Amino acid sequence: MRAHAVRARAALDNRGASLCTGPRPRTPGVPHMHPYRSHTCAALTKADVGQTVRLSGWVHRVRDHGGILFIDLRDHYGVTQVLADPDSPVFAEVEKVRSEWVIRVDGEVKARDANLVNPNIPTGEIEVFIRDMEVLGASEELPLPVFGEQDYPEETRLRYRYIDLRREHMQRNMTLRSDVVASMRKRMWDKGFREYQTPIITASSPEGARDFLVPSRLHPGKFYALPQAPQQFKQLIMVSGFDKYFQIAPCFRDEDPRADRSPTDFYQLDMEMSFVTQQDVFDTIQPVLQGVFEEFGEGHKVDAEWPQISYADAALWYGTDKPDLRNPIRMQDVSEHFRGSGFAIFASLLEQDGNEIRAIPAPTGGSRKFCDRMNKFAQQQGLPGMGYIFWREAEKRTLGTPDAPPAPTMVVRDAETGDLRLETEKYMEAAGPLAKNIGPERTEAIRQQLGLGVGDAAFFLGGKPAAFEPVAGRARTVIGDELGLTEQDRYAFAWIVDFPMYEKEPESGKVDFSHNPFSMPQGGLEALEGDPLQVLGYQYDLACNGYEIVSGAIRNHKLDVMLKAFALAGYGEDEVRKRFGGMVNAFQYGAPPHGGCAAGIDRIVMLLADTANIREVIMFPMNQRAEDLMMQAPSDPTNEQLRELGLRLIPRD
RNA sequence: GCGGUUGUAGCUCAGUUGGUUAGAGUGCCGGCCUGUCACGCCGGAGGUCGCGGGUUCGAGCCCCGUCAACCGCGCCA
Repeated sequence: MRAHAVRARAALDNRGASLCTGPRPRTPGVPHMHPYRSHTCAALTKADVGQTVRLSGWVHRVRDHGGILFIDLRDHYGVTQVLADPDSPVFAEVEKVRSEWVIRVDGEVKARDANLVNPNIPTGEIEVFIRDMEVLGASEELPLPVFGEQDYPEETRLRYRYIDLRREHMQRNMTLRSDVVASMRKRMWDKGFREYQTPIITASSPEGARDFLVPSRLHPGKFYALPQAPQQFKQLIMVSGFDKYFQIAPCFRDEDPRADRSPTDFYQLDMEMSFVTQQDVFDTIQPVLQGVFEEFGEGHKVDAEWPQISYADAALWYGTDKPDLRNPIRMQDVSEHFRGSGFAIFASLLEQDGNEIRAIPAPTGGSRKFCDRMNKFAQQQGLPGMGYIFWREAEKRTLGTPDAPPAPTMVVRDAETGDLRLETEKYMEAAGPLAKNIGPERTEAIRQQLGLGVGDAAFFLGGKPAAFEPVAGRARTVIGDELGLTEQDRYAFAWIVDFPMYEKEPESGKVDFSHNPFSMPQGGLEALEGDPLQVLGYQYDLACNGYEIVSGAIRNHKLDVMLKAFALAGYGEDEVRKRFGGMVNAFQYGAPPHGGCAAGIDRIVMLLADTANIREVIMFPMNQRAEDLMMQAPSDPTNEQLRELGLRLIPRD
């Protein structure tokens, strides 16, 4: 069991006795007994032997031996074995209980014989002999069992989430999440931050995703929006002079889901601070997150060095802006080796401006089988393929032809015996169709640039970097995983910095914000006079093990710079004032320089819980179609509701 | 919206080249069992093989369509 869970349970054990102040029970011979329990199911030890106790919990497992009947009784804190035999006055009733019934038992704590002790549970040295039993909540046949750790269809798990959540690993994930949030709060307070709440029903916010709209009854035809993040509010809190803000904030975005992305809503550790530089934000949040990972990381190595990598370098080296630095592979530009080479596909690609050839070095990947598999992977990902070279050891052949037998041509002195002997001369051979096409000199130059040797391989992708980078990034991940290069049991972080402020939409050619429009452009107003696509922002993400877990920026608090920045993306002053009037107005009345970031709590807990599915760390998540199968949301409104809101539904075909 | 994978008992799964009555484990019901802790043993019930259509003498298996779930793409800076 995870250490934090053990601590949490230990701290909570025995609370049961004072949990409830309900009516006093009438139990003969047991005065002042709590109606439900005197102890939790994790509390009893050898020290309690001889006591009469009362336990309540779920029937975890029944083992019926006819004459003797064992029940593992489970609550949030643990499991206690209770038993009955025909001497028990309630034996007949105990025989009837089934899995997941909630029962209360009274009984006597007995020590187990040494050979009957169960070392797997903390209460394994004792058991409770049942003298009385009450069924508090019977259960029908279960749609999924609680006992055991078998996988079940997620649809069933979500529909019966309250049963699924009883299972040990879900209890563990949820207490982990709660403890992580508590730790974050404490660490932020310790750094002088206070937590402030911001509105949930508010105006549309500028994050870029779709809003959830909430119709207004008092203003028919108008809509509130749920905040995609408290972005504008936290900036206004800075303008209001609070200096340091944080919040465990719900965020609402109408996005399509992914394994690591919850549709509808998710939580962020949102923070903002005044009079700071980008580095100040890093220096503030790193100890908080590093501390959380160290506290809950279960002995995984937690990197203390968080390198700062520019967005451009990240794209070149890793093919993504959320690189997994546990994977040591770094891609490189190898265009020069292919320019005018005998490999016509790449050579002609390079005649077009903006095209590049990049290499993914694959140490220890030097086999035809592996290279072919990776080439196939690239094809599955929609590329024509991935050229490769691999280097192997070959033996000199007497006649210089591949079919000739190896010939011993080298005299070697044995290091131990000092004897002389003949050996076959070995040399390094570059294999693969690419090597043949470009010739030995270029091949060798590539090998040296990539620092590879015998047993290694390199893969090559060509074209427009923006087109192949995503696939290259995925290939890098697969290569790292398959070759065992990616270190496990480690959390590796990287700040990705210097994001471009703008990007060109591929279809329309229109320049638009590539990140948060409220970020401060590097170089200020002056920088905005030039080519927008060259402007970088004080904008940053934190990547951990291939996931984006933090995003933030130094904000643009200067109105003139902001209006210019929006103008470049095609938004006039009127539109800016209309959409973000609250904040724009505020900046006219003394806005401090400020910046901050937001950390994705669900993803952080997901990493700590060692799962790739974000729904494993959310108590009541939506399914892949943004439906709540348990609560049956979304659902049809009543006609009365629609009338009151002044809405009419248009049927979709 | 697009692509991939999957869909067989309440649950987890097997099911050969298309061939007789579709199986196992688990759960459920009944019986036996006084030291189990994944208890054991015997018996029983439980199936629209996701749905629809087609090919065939014959379809869980092949073909077409469709629905659902998950994973990915688009989307999410």
